[in-house]
Amino acid sequence: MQRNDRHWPLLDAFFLRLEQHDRIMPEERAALEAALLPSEILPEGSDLVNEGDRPGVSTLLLDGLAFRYRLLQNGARQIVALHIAGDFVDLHSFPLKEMDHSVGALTRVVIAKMPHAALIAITEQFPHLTRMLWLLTLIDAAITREWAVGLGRRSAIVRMAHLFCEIHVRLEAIGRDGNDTIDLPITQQDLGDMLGLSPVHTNRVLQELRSRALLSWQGSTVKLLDREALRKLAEFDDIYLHRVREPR
Amino acid sequence: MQRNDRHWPLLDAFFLRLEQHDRIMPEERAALEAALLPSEILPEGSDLVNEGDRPGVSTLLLDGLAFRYRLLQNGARQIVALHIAGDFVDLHSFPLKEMDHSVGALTRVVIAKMPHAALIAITEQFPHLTRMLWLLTLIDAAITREWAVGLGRRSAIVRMAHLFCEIHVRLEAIGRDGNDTIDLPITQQDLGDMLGLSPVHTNRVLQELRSRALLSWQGSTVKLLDREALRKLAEFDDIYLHRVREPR
DNA sequence: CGAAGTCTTGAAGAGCTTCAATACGCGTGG
DNA sequence: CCACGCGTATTGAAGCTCTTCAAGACTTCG
Repeated sequence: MQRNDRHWPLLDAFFLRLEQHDRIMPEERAALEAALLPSEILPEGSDLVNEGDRPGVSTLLLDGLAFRYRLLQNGARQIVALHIAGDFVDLHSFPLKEMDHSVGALTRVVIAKMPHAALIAITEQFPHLTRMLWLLTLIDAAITREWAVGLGRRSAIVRMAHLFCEIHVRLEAIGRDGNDTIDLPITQQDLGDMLGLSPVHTNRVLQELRSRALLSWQGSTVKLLDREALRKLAEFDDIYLHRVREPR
Repeated sequence: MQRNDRHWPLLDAFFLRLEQHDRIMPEERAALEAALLPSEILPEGSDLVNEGDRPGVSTLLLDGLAFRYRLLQNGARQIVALHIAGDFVDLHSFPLKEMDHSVGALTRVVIAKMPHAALIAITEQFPHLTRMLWLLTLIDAAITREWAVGLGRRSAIVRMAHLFCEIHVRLEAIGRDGNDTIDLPITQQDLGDMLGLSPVHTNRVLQELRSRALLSWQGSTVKLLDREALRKLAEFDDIYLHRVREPR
């Protein structure tokens, strides 16, 4: 992918997301495009950043799935965020500097890095764009909050239903939902590590959702068979995704 | 408290926190002080903001304890953040606009509000200060992440030990730790709602910490009797609080 | 076709919740 | 100053959710 393209198709998901929250001016878009390094491809299973790293760049996910996670001493893994195309995976490392968790590629991913020096320049020249980037990190935080609510107070099945609703809405937002069908090439183990569940119980909860005819999962294709029932079960309310276009 | 004071003692905790992460210039400090409205006092139990609100101001906590929480349909409450003096409790509502959770006063609190219009001006005139405010919201997010890790993958006792370690470090950072003693005027119910536990189990886990001579709690006084043992039990590592003074 | 990873199932048990009752502590009014 | 009352803390007991261990089946891929 070339830097000097007038239009950078891989960035569509990213700008689609931004435009959902507020209007982006052409010069802001240009500033972002100019700040990005040429895209790279990383294989499934590789880590984009590790706990303790001080990256110096932030990573924009252009395609594929990535996740942020922590490993505990007993080997347990908790996934604290799932990222899809258009997500600025570790933009928070720009103010934070040091990573307090790792980011891994759940699938083959296409990424583009943005040097923190370029981000500093953006904060100096584009206040509104700065607020928009700030916003993106805060929506990530809102999602983590929602996960924490689920982990603390929702049962496994409700939590899982909620997660599928969330993923569906987020994919929809970047134009990647196909008729209540989502492409989710992850293992049940990965799913369990997002939900704070053992692989065995993850499997059983999944079966319960299937037997209630709310969901099917074959290969990497998840179908929400009854979206409304799923939302009701999950008490899903997408307010925390802040998908409102307004001046920020 | 008067706006035109040269020195605003109630802001000490806030500036202490900021200075821990990077150097703050006098004009940045002045800009913050000028942006704040006169302080207010709210009684214990009152809500500072509610889910669904669109505040128009962000609230700086000058004294007391506040918490962010969500209520579920079955009446369950999950507390997703605990805030102490010096915390910019709902600074995230500046880019987010709409609250996706509520903020309550755990004790009598002293607060000062900052209009979002003033925050916009700060983003236009003080890029570095903007990054510092951004940083504060991201540290809150890092804490939520840590809580999510605990809720998903740590046992109740480890989670509780971890929380006490965290509160201690955070109070220390604003000069409010008294010799491994922290003033925590909250109920076991509140504690349970942070840890995702029932009141009964919260009580039993607390007793276990007491019987292991790691902690005492009488009235509102919590003593960390063996801080090192507590940290070891919790696998506590304060990296996620990002208490490093460096250019941001 | 074999091997490695993933999914599925059964069974036992740990961790936590729920319900219910009792004890404690603190502020208020008599 | 004491008694009362209400919120909070504590205890016991039963049961549910989820984990762990272990084995077998399925899938995918070299």
